[in-house]
This record gives sequence, C-alpha cells and structure tokens, in this order.
Amino acid sequence: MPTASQSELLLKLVALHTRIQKQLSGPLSFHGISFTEYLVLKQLHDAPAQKLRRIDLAQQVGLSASGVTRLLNPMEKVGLVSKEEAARDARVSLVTLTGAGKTVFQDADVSFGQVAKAVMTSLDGEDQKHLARLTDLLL
Amino acid sequence: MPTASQSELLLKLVALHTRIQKQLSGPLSFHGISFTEYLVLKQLHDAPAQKLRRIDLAQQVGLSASGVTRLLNPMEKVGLVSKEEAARDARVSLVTLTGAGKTVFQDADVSFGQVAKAVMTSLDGEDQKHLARLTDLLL
DNA sequence: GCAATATAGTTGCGCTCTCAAACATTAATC
DNA sequence: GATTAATGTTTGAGAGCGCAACTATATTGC
Repeated sequence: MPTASQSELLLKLVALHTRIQKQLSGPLSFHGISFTEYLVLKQLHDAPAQKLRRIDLAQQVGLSASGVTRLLNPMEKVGLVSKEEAARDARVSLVTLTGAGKTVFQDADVSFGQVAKAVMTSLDGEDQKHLARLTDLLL
Repeated sequence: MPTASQSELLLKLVALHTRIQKQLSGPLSFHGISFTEYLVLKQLHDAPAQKLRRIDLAQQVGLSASGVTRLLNPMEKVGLVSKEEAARDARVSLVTLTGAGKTVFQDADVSFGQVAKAVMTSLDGEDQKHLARLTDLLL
C-alpha cells in the first residue's frame, strides 16, 4: 500500500468527520446541547452510578481537563449535571447526571440515532459490520 | 441493522477522528502549521495554477467564509500564500501558493504521509481498500 | 437603465478549546 | 514525619471558528 493512498484515506476520514459533525449540530441544538455536551451526557449515562471524575470524563470525550471544567460550568448552571465531592480524595470533584440531564440525554439520543441512521443509509448491514470492524482495528 | 449499532458506529468514527487529529497536530506543528493550514496548502497545491477563490477554498476545507479570511491573514503575513485580484470580477480575491508555501507544503506532506502510514499500520492492504470504498460510499 | 437580488469577502462578537501556570491535596521517599 | 513528587482541578491568555451584519460588486427582470 503506497503512502499516497494512505494519506488519501486519512483525508477521507477527516472529510467524513466534517460531514458528520455538520449533520449532528442541527438536531442536537434542537435539544439545547452541543455534540460535546451530548458526549458528556452519554458517558455519564453509561457510567456506574451515573457519576464520573472530571479527568476520566475528559479522557472519554477527548477533551483536556480544563476543557471539561469550562464545558461543565454552564451545564451545571442549567441543571443537567451536578457537582459532588469524593469522600476518599478531596482533590477530585465528581460529576453526576441529574434527572433533567437524563431526560435531555434520552431525547437527544433519539435524534442522534436518527442522524446515525441517515448517515449510514448508503451502507447495507454487511458494510456497516465491516466498517465497525475496521474502526475497531484503528482504535 | 438496529439504530443502536449505527449510533455506536458513528461514535467510533468520531473517536477515530479525535485520535487522528491528535496524532497529526504534533508533526505538523513542527512545520509551523496547523492541520487546517495543511489542508489549505494542499488544496492550493492541487488547484490549477495553484490559485483559488476564497469561497471555494472554504468549501474544500470545510470552513466558513469568515474562517478562511481569518486563517489566511497570518498565512499571508508569513508568506505562505498571497492575495491576487480577479480580472473578471472585482468581488473575488484569489489566493495563490507562494514558493515558500509550496516548500512548506511538500515538507509537511511528508510528515502527513508518515502519520497516515502509522495510523494505518493495523490494517493490511485489503482492509485499507475496503475502508476507502466504505468512506467513498459515505461521502 | 435601474431597482431588486444575489454573490464574494470582511468584521464584530461570542463560544469552545488548549496550554501553561497556579493551587490544593495525596502519595512516596528517606 | 518532613520533603519531594505526583495527581486533580481551576484560571489566565490566546488560538480557531461560526453566525449575523456590513460593504462592495455583479446579475437579473422590468
């Protein structure tokens, strides 16, 4: 495999991502959240006790620690998440999903699924499985 | 194909993109440019007469018109690109690749290729072809 | 020919994110 | 058990980007 093709392939993946982001932003903004905020809600929703350390959250959504701080401030103000102290370690502040946050996530997740479906329409079931396998290999 | 899997697949593509961006930023910053600036240089390099309208450039790199304006200002100041008037239409300002810009692009493109190769190591030639086909379908 | 409309580009404003530094707390070392 | 190192979080400064509003030119319909 020549390097040129690998470069082209990388560029295609980036272009695809650009396309995906633009398709997602509209539907999600309807629920009052950005894509990154959707990711935060999802990680919290999937976490045990719907509670995470900020630094783990940062890693899972691909943000820096400071990025998480700044992202969570307005989310807390609006009541989607809430802050909580960790008993065993006074350095960490846990983030938990509120009831309102859970509701917003569930609504937004439906929209997310619709976009996912729309994006994937040009691929049949087999191709979607192939793509999942390939992305797993790359991650 | 259930919607849940399609959502998971979309999330994997986003995660992959995050990973790619982080691997690219280091090597490219070594050449003094960001990934978006690399894209601009590449589009200009590939363009006929290495010359483009700003709005076409915006579309090709996935930016807004104002994004292109702000991105090009420092690039012009540093001498990677230069501004040129269009004879037939006084509204458009063409962007052209300078000699220095071409040199920087060629150097950066080598680094880009190396990252592409590194990212794709976990895929054999056949899988890379499959991935190219699938991304083409999705774009 | 001229108003109405469309197109190319820039600018003001605001949002999101990162890096580096600062700060607080905990862990490790001796 | 005091010092040093490591860890979690926040903050200041600034880069990167979009949206809406604005300017300037071109095109269209009458």
